[in-house]
Amino acid sequence: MSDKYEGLKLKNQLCFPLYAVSKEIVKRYKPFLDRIDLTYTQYITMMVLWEHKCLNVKELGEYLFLDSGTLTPLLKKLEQKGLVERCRNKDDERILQVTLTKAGEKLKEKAVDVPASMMSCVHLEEKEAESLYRILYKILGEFSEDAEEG
Amino acid sequence: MSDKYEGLKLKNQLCFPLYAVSKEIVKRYKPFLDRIDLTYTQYITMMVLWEHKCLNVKELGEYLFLDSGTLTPLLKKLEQKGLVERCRNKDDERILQVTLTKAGEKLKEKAVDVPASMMSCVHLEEKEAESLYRILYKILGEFSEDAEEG
DNA sequence: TTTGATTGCATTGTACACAATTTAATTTCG
DNA sequence: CGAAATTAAATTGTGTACAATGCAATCAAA
Repeated sequence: MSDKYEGLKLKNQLCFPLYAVSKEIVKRYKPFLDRIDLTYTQYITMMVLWEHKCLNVKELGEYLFLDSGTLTPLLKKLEQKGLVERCRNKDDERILQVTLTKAGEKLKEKAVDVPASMMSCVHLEEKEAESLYRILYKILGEFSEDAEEG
Repeated sequence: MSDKYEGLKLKNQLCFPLYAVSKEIVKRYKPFLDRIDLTYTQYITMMVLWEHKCLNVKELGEYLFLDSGTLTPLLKKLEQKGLVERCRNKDDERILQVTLTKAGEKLKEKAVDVPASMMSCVHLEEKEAESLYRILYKILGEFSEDAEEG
């Protein structure tokens, strides 16, 4: 029955639904994030900063799985908006410290409803959400290990 | 214990691991796809064409969850590579039909090992893979319904 | 201590993604 | 029929993503 091309069908891929769902969910964030004038990538960057207050570019990249090619222009934009400050570490001039401004800290108040608003866009049972979460972090964990070895 | 900002922590998001895993897996496709000179998006586009032979831009977009803004330049690039032909439908000039060339059809032979190669990059148990697949398609299904309702 | 390697970030170039708008073709309806 | 609405692609503008490269600061080791 199954020809040798069966594996090349879109519906037999695991990556494709991941890719599609990820994009579609990010798209559904837009109306909520428009209200606080952030893109999705800017939003998750702010989220890490809200939790950790001060991080350098490398640390941000490790949390977000993004490199300096993405983060450098993004952080400059957040600086333009007055949400973060970028300043070199005195002890090691290579390191760029990113800290929240007062406006950046304050934006947290306006963002607090976003997660709950988003939950209403994806209808999963508690068990499914937990299962999805666990499996995704299992994969991410392996990828992080690869990065440490590599 | 849990303050009102608990929901804003990265680790409490379901979207973030989706976004990160999706990107990381696509990244891991690169060495395999380089061999056949395709990007990931070009690869999934070819995959749909290998299965359906001839599709218009709208149909491709529905399969791939992509719009003409992404597909138009991508299809022009595949045409440049000699993998597809783009020609207007005679009965309705608005519609652009995309068909495989012989070279495009032949590339399927070289791509046949890609899915198996990729499987070795993500270590999931059969049950986990099935569960992940089912949940993702459940979400995608809802999103498709939303699109139909408009 | 000096030079060779490494590190942290920035830059460049290519390729998506998608919202918003435009254009041209077709359909619908008064 | 003929104007208005709809549809399918293409275009434009903004914002990621990331590989590859560049560069300055720091580290390491002989």
